[in-house]
Amino acid sequence: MPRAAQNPADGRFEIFKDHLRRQGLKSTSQRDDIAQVFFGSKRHISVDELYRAVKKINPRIGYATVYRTMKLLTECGLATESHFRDGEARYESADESHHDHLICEECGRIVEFEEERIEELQAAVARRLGFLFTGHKMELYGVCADCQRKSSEAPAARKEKS
Amino acid sequence: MPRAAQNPADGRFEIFKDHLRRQGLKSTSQRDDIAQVFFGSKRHISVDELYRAVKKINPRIGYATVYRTMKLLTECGLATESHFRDGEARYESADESHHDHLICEECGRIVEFEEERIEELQAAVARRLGFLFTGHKMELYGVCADCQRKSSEAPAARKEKS
DNA sequence: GTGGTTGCAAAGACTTTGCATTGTT
DNA sequence: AACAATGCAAAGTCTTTGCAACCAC
Repeated sequence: MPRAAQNPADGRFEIFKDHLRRQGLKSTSQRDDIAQVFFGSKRHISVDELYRAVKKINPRIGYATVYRTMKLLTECGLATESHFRDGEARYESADESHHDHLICEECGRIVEFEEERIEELQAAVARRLGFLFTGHKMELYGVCADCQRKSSEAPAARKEKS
Repeated sequence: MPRAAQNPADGRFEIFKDHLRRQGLKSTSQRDDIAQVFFGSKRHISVDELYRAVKKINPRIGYATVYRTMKLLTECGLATESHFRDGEARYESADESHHDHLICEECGRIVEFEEERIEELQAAVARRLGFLFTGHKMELYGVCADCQRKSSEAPAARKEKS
C-alpha cells in the first residue's frame, strides 16, 4: 500500500466529495467542516472532541450530524473506528499504512506501531483454521517508561495481587 | 477437546467463595447460582443469556445482581470480559490457558486459538517501545470455511434492506 | 421545487446506582 | 441484630432515530 502524503491537499477531501457524489448524497457545510476538522485533528479523536472542535468554526452543528458524517467517512475508508477502553468510540484517519496501538494502563498514552510479522502470523492462524483472513483488532497494554519510573520513585503507590 | 477439567468440583466455585470470605462479602443463593451457571455455561456468554439461564433455576434474580456478580468473578480472575462487536459484554471462564478469538464476519462464529509466537512478538514490540508488557486484546476477523462455500455456491444470495 | 440533510429531543441499548426490603453471618 | 445484598426502577453513557424546518442541486 503506497503511503499517502500528509499535506492538506492530499486528496482525502476530494475522495470524500466523490463518495458523496457517487452515492447521490449532498455536500453541506456541516459535512465539509466535520471532514476537514477530522482530517486536521489529532489521531484517536472522539466524537465529543470532534463535535466541540467543529462547533468552534461552525456553530450550526449537532451531535447527530457528527455521528452521521463519521459513519460516511468510515464507509468510504477515510476513517477507522476503535473502541479502546469500552466506552466512546474514537476515530482515526485511515490515510496512513496499517498500524496498531500500545496503550499505557497508567496514563492512557497511546503509542502506534507496525509489526508485519505479527500480521503474517495472524493470517497464518486464520488460514490454518479454514478462514479467509480479513482483518484484526489488536491492542497491546502495558506500562510506559515514564510511568514505570514514577512508580519506582514512589514505591508506596503499588497495586499488586496479594 | 478433553472435557475432564470441566467437572463441578474443579475448585473454581471454592475460589469464588474464598474470595467472598476474604473480602468480608456474603454468600447468597443468587451469587452461588450465577457462579455455578456461569461455570457450566458455554463460552462467551452475555449478561442477558446468563440472566435468563439463572432465572430458570432461581427466579429470584435481577439483572443488576448478574452484573454485580460478574464483576466479582472478574475481580477474582475467574471470568474475563470481552466486547466483540461493540455492544453487550460477553464473559468467559478464565480457567483455561490463554487464547484469542477468530470471528467469522458472515455468521458470527467464534473460534479460539493459541499462538505463542504472536504473544512473543507483542511482548518484544512493547519492550522495544519502553513498555512493560501486561496484556493484549486481540481479535482476528475473517470468513469461515462454511461461509466461503456458501457464497461461492449461491453468488446471488445477497442481503437487502427491506 | 424535490428530496436529501440538519438540529433537537426523544428513544434505544447496555450498564450502573439509589433505596427500601431481604437475608447472612 | 447488624449490615451487606437484592430487586426494582431510575439514572447514566454513548449512539441512533423521528420529524419539521432547511438547503443543495
